[in-house]
Amino acid sequence: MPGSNVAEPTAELTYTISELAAEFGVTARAIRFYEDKKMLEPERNGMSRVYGRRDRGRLRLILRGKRLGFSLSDIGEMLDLYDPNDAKQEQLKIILGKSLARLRALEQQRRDIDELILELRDNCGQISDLIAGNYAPQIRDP
Amino acid sequence: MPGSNVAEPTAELTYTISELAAEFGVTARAIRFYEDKKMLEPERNGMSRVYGRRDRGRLRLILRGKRLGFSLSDIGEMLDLYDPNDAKQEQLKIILGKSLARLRALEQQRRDIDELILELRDNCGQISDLIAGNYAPQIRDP
DNA sequence: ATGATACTTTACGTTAACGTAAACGTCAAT
DNA sequence: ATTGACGTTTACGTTAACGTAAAGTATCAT
Repeated sequence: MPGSNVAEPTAELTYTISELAAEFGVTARAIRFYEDKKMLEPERNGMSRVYGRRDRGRLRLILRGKRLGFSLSDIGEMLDLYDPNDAKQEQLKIILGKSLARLRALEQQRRDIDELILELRDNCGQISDLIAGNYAPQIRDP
Repeated sequence: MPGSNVAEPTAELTYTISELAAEFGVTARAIRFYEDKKMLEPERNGMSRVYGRRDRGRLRLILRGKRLGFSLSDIGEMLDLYDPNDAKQEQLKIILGKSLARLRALEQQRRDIDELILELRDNCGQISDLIAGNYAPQIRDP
């Protein structure tokens, strides 16, 4: 029975490298590369890598960061921000500072996106009008 | 008097390459590189490049795209989407299609950002608590 | 006319983020 | 025991997006 053994906490669901690769649509090479960059640190079953919940979560964050255009070293920092495991008071303040800086960057990025979306939507409207047969208005103010 | 000369439209304010470079905080090299990639096409005064309002606007879009993590070729496409100058009916539909695809991508990216911001904010809160002296709750559900 | 300054082209160098090939280990099934 | 299927390491290749150095041109001030 699961849970009957008190000495066994939660039986940790694990993943192989190709499972993760398939799930997230990346190559195993990439995942190993992230490990090389100290962004993941899977267990080993003999020779093979064994990924747990934590590594899976980290991989998700890595890929999300990539979609947002961050560099791996940037993402590496952000990952560290996520688990202030054993940090001393002084460390914590530094981490908090970096986190806040990241927040600023992300909020700026949000504004960029919103602007782009608005402009693109507007543009789509104009194109639709053109297709619909309207003679183009050609309004262009700075 | 400005506007008294009918033959002269608006006297076009122009910029040199280093003006633009300074204004946007990039190098002249980068700007020339974008031209190489057909993303800008400044006039020439003899040998020197002369940028007008349009190129300046395009440069803004390029850099905004970069901040959002798009590749230059992606951005190149997006730029084309912005001026369906002399497109035929069939072209317009293609452009509209690509524009809508871009919109989807951007909206996805917006969701990514919002998630990240939320998580980071939450994290900042926890760190602040730690600094404030609270004994860490250690709540972690998948 | 001579620097100083700002612009140009050409071309090779660099970094990040993997791709790809080679060469090998391991285990299950045939 | 050999053939896949999957895993591993090592190492070299590739692409994007410029950096940087070299060498020349144009303009302006002294």
